[in-house]
Amino acid sequence: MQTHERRSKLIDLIRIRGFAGLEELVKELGVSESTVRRDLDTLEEQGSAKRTHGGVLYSGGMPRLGEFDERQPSHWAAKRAIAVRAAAAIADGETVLLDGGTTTYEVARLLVGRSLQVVTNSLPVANLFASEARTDLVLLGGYVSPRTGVCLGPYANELLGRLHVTTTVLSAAGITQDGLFNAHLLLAETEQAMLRAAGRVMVVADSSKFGRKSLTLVSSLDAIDQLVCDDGLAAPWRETVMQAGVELLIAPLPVTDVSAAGDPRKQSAHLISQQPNPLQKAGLA
Amino acid sequence: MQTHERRSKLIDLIRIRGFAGLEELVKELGVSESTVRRDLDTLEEQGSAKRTHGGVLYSGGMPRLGEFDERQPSHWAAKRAIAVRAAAAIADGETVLLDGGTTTYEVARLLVGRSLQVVTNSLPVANLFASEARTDLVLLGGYVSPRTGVCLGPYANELLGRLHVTTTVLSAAGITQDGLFNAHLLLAETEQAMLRAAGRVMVVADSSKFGRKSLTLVSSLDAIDQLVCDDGLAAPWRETVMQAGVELLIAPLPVTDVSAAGDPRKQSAHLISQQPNPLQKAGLA
DNA sequence: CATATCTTGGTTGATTTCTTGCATTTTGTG
DNA sequence: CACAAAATGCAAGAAATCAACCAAGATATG
Repeated sequence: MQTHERRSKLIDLIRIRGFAGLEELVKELGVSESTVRRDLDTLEEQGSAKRTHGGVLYSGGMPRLGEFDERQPSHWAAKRAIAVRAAAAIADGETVLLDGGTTTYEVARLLVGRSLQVVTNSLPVANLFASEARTDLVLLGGYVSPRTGVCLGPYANELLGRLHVTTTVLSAAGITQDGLFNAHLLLAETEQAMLRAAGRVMVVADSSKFGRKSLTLVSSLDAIDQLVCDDGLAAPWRETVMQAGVELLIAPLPVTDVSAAGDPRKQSAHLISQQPNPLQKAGLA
Repeated sequence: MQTHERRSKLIDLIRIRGFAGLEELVKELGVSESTVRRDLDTLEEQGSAKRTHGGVLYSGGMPRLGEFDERQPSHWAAKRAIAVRAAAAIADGETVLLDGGTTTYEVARLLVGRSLQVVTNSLPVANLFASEARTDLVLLGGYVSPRTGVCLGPYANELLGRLHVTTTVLSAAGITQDGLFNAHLLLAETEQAMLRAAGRVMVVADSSKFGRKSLTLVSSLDAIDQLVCDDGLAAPWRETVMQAGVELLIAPLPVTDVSAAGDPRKQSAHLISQQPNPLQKAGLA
């Protein structure tokens, strides 16, 4: 058995299993442990595999989008709380249109395993449902933005023009009393098409988004049916959105991860109090 | 932070990353190592995750699609060799249309980082290029097939009708002198649209595919410009495809059991797995 | 308020795994 | 055939990980 053949076999084993233990590989390849280790080093240098303590991982197929890597823990907690509340407002059997963005991604994660029809322009969201047999998945096509992984452009918009969904879950870069704002010109057009395709429009946005404007106006507030936000939203804003005829859904913030990072001993449960996590069963069964 | 909430977060982290190290989880959850270990024990008992030395693996519906899981490793060797040859035949700056399938996926892996425009209907392929700034990516939309992760249906076909690419890389379930065969009816229509969109049609198929028929005929042989295959392809087939006006590109298999078989001095090689290359038999069958 | 139960966090010793160095074998080359 | 280079296997010291134990705090119950 030659070196190249062995390495070829090795990467095949790793690829098929996704993960393989060292002893396992030694046995199947019939060579010494040292040789396997050295081979794994080589493969890791090539980027084909990634070593861990006790084994190897196949490194291929998992996308690393910049937007999802470094998210603030505090915002992440809010996003997650919002996602729980939003997922609760979606019933089984619905046809849901999911926008791109980190918050909608959190919503999508909670919807995995539910009996739904999902339409999305987001590649990360699509990946969540791709292997799920219980969820029908329709992906909008078009040019894929490298940073966010969403499909944009006239093709996506055109396809949206021919679809109708019961609920659209939309994200936003900023919200003022003028309406929703977004940072991407092409995405704004796509989101407008999403609005037109929807029977119910649900916007998910944490409280830090309020009062912020961004590049383009996507829509006015009265086009929105429901707005899901964390409980950090100031009272005047609550007034504003409710006067625009928007149903406001407030998600209780469980605990701030910031305090936990700064003082890990002090995260006692009295701050949490009662947070019964209303959707535990519905979302993550 | 409640126990259940923490465990929920934990399984979410593991599910999304596929693998997570212990230290990593300790840091992100803000709890002690012992607690994480105990949680992982619990999750392992539930079957949600599988522990390894130094971390955890998610054991469930990953972005791991059924088609990519259990295939003969020997075929993968051929696929990779074919992919190398096919990728070499694609020049920088081209617009490449990539079909779904395991072989085209291998081609796609080798194209990552190249300066290209890529069009595809395959979710796994799209994931490879999604975070690549150097490659423009256009994704075809439509209904996503759960088993294979490719976009199908009239929307994909319609979008294809308006695109033109320099090269289409097509896969096949079977090849006879009648032409290319595929196992999915809807996919066949999509692939026919791909053929029409292409300036150059390149088919990637290992030698085991020859002589096999499948559900539907996709196209005749003369619609193909180039065919990339491993060197296990029998001579009669080479004649057939070349007479159809197809340029035949043969990828040499890196595996050479011939040298070992001719060497009488090999001492312990019989203990190691020495299997005759199945592909060469398949080509004759 | 007192008690019992559960959860959490830290520590210790044992186990597993990793790296490094060296001798031997195999491969490639003139 | 001889020589150089690379690959392979083995072993010992170093590093990391694991499992079990115990104390402190939180929660529930009467």
